[in-house]
Amino acid sequence: MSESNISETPKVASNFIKVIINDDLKTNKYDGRVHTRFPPEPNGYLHIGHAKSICLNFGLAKEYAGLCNLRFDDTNPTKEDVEYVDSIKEDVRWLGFDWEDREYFASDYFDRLYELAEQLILKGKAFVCELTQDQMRQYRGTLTEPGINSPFRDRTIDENLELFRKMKNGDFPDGAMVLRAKIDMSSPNVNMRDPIIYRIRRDHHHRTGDKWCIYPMYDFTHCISDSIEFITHSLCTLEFENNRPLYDWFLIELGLYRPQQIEFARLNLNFTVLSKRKLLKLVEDNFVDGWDDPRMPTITGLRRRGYTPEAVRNFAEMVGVAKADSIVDMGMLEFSVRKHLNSTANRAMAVLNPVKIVITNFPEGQKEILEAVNNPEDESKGVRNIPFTREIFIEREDFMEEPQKKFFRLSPGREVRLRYAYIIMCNEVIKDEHGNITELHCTYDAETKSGTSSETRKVKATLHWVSASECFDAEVRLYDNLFMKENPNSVEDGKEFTDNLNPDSLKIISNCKLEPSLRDSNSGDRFQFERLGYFCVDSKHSTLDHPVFNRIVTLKDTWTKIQAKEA
RNA sequence: UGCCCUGUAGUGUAACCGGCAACACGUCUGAUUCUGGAUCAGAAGAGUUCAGGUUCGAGUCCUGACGGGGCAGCCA
Repeated sequence: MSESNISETPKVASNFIKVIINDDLKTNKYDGRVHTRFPPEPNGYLHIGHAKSICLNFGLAKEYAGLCNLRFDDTNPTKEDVEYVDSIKEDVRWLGFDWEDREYFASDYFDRLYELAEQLILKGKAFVCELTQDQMRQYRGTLTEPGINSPFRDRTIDENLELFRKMKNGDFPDGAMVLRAKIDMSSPNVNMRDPIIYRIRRDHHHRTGDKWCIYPMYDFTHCISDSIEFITHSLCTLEFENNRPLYDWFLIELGLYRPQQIEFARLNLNFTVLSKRKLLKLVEDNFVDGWDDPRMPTITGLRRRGYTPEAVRNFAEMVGVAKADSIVDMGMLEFSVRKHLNSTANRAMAVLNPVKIVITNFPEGQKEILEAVNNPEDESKGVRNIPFTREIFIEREDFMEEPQKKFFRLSPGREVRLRYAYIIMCNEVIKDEHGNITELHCTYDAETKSGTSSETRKVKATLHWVSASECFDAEVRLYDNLFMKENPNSVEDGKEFTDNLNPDSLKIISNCKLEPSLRDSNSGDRFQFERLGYFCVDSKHSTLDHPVFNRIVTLKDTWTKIQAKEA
């Protein structure tokens, strides 16, 4: 094998869609174009599953030097709203994608769609049907039995045309009749049993207002919209596989340019739900604080939680694209944020559950300024000052009066280092009348200041801390999985998914002690609180007087793992 | 008892026209470390759902089972 032309080795396609595109490029199927689209229905907020689709569609376009449109699939006025189109645009933009001037709405095509429907009638391929919903269901047959033809199937073209025009003009009440494609009532694919193309529905549309009282169905609209936009690869999720023959049928019958529909498996994540209906329920029944609740798997929730677009994009890359349904471990998403934040987030010290330490040999009223590195992974982030005083706070969990094995933090008679400061030794445990620890009395070794070359002593642990007199209070919100079960949808009879909600998914801790430099932080700023995790200034509730930090994700924690194992 | 899709370590994906299964997460060692973080080195873990067949050779091709998912909205 020749090794001389490594640089010319073609990039191996890493998913089945790229294989298809590579092949199409080779055969020049679309003149070398790659043009995708992201087609959300504006009836809900986008979630991490949509992010996968967005990254796929925009990512493919970018990789192949093509284009990706943003198109709102707004053919059902009863469920859609501008609130959602605005949020969708914001979310896609936040993820880092740009559709430039290619912002489309299926409703922009209503005139054209109507015209094409008439064309189908003229071709004898569509008819107006007056069966009631119940009747139509009966006529449709079942999954195992063929359907039977509607008695209205053989109307004349003129009659169909006239009725359809009347439908459009509002001559009939809602639901009185529909326009149907004339395909095959005995098709094993139920989608092909004379599917509905237009229904009468007097509803105010968020864009077209009251111009229409008939609205086209998804199957008719989607393929034609793709065709109008000259899309090459129309990516959608698996549940549309059975609709593909219909997608093709309309375009073939109408003689239109034909994109190809390719289906891939939607994203599933454990410990959460990813269905619009269920997310809507969580919001409407106030199980959460809204669409942007930091526990929600929505893009806006992840954003408020403190996730970065880079992390989400990287995650989408990690999980890949395939046709088999699967459930991705939440741990992968968390890995992805940690990885990004490790290199970008400045470090700071915060004590969530404080216990006071008095350094008995440090002069009262004295304040020493110490220097701390902002990000050990990135020297350019510089340093900051930290005040050191006689009284400080450390984390209550970092002290154990009777240390269990493998615990090598502070305990009586033991030494630990204070991050960026000195080594201290615990001499005395002060308790109240109930036996609760109120203070620890320690002494520090002035020779062990961080960064001094004289310091050679090794201690087993380094603790984070803040000066008791110089720190300030803040509220910290700790988040855990929204659901207790890996699969929240598995419920016993009579229960529903909300019964699997994790009662401890949010813990609000008041009066946490933060180092003074954190005072300058702004909404959305992210930090690593050393030894604790990554945190973000809450964009909704944080104020100067009442700072609120969200925990984005914990640090990888081998200690709790050890503890769990010992137990 | 219809049709469509799908089945590769614990999880998610890869393996070009058949050539002795790779990557990531996770797990476990060890090194290192002023974050029990990060980093570095290494390990374990699948013989590709099963049974046949074709072939010198099959995760890749064929046949048949079995498992999982989807489809009977005037939703998308």
